[in-house]
Amino acid sequence: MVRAGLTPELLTRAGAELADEVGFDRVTVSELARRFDVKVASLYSHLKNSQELKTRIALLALEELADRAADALAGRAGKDALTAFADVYRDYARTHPGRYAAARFRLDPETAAQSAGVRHAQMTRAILRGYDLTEPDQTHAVRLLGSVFHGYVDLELAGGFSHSSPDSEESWARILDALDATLRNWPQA
Amino acid sequence: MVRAGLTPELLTRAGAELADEVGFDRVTVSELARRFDVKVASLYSHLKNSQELKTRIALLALEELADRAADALAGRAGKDALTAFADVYRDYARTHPGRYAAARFRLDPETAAQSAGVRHAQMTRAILRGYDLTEPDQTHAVRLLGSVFHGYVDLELAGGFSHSSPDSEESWARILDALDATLRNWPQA
DNA sequence: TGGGATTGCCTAAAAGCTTTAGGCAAGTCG
DNA sequence: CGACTTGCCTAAAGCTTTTAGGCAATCCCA
Repeated sequence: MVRAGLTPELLTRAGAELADEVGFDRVTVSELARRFDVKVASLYSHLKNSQELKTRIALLALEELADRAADALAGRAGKDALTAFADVYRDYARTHPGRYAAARFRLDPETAAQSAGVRHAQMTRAILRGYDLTEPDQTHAVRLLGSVFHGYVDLELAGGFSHSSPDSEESWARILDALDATLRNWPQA
Repeated sequence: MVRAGLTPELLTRAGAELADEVGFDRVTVSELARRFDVKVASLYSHLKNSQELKTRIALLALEELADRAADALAGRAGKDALTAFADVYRDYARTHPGRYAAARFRLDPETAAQSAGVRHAQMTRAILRGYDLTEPDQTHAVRLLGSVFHGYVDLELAGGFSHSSPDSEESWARILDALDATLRNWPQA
């Protein structure tokens, strides 16, 4: 019998593709085995359990997203950086819905601390350098940006804004305008 | 044998409680049967399938949330209304995490159109009456508010802001301040 | 190059969830 | 009181996860 040459990395990548095709919550060890034309139990030599598979996909997605965000941020500042960064999230979620859902998978604290999630937070803070905010307002602003990006993308992905005018594209642009204005004129406590 | 007196409503309520205890994604027809000390198959006389159970719990949560929001909004306007409304979401999510997750369950379009989700949108628009926004900016603002509330609550529930200062309470207050300011000074296109 | 050790995928099996089919008895109503 | 309806039951199939143990392919070293 020919060996399939499975590795955790290969399985993770295939799992990510599967997630984009059928949704992250339908990613299953069984389905993955089917795709590699291999018996289910075989995968358990490479993965501790299905939780590990999901965690690995989540980490992959966080890395990819952080890489793209870092690219987008290079050489930009102020509103330009804000927009570029936000667009990376939105585009990634639209082109890779399963991976995006994976990136929102609840990781245990230690894993999260090792993940690219940390880079995301650092980049968000970097964007705020273009605005005149000091602690603790900077942290509040980081949380606001995280909430808006995540919230908007999630609602859009859930179909919340489809088939209604004005279209989502326009709202997104105007919301970024509003955020930029908010950051420039952050209210005193 | 004594009949358990099951009804879809009773099962839905029990399912909602179960969701708050163990998480919405762990709500299962089997577990529910166990709680009523009844065989699993029996529940299928009252529920079409497990999807219907989840949908019903989602609708229940949306109703409860809309009722509370309506209460909170009564007699308030402007920032007062904004804060009260936002706090309802956040408090509901914290006291009923399973139900809140259920409220975010993806409903098919027809079901969604019948749901209390419509009231949520109407109430968000009502809040904006206290601000000077005309279409299409009003719609953009509705989407911004929805994104922030949902996004913040979700991140907070995921533990994103715990064990870090400043505490979440303070960020929430300052973010609502910022949103209020943003709505009062909505940037021109 | 041959043989031992390792590794990779296999079969088998248990346990849990979902869903359907068909049956009997409890409650209801004329 | 008997017939009808309804509610919960047993049975069973199909899917997923996970563990245990086995054989064969590959690797590596003498």
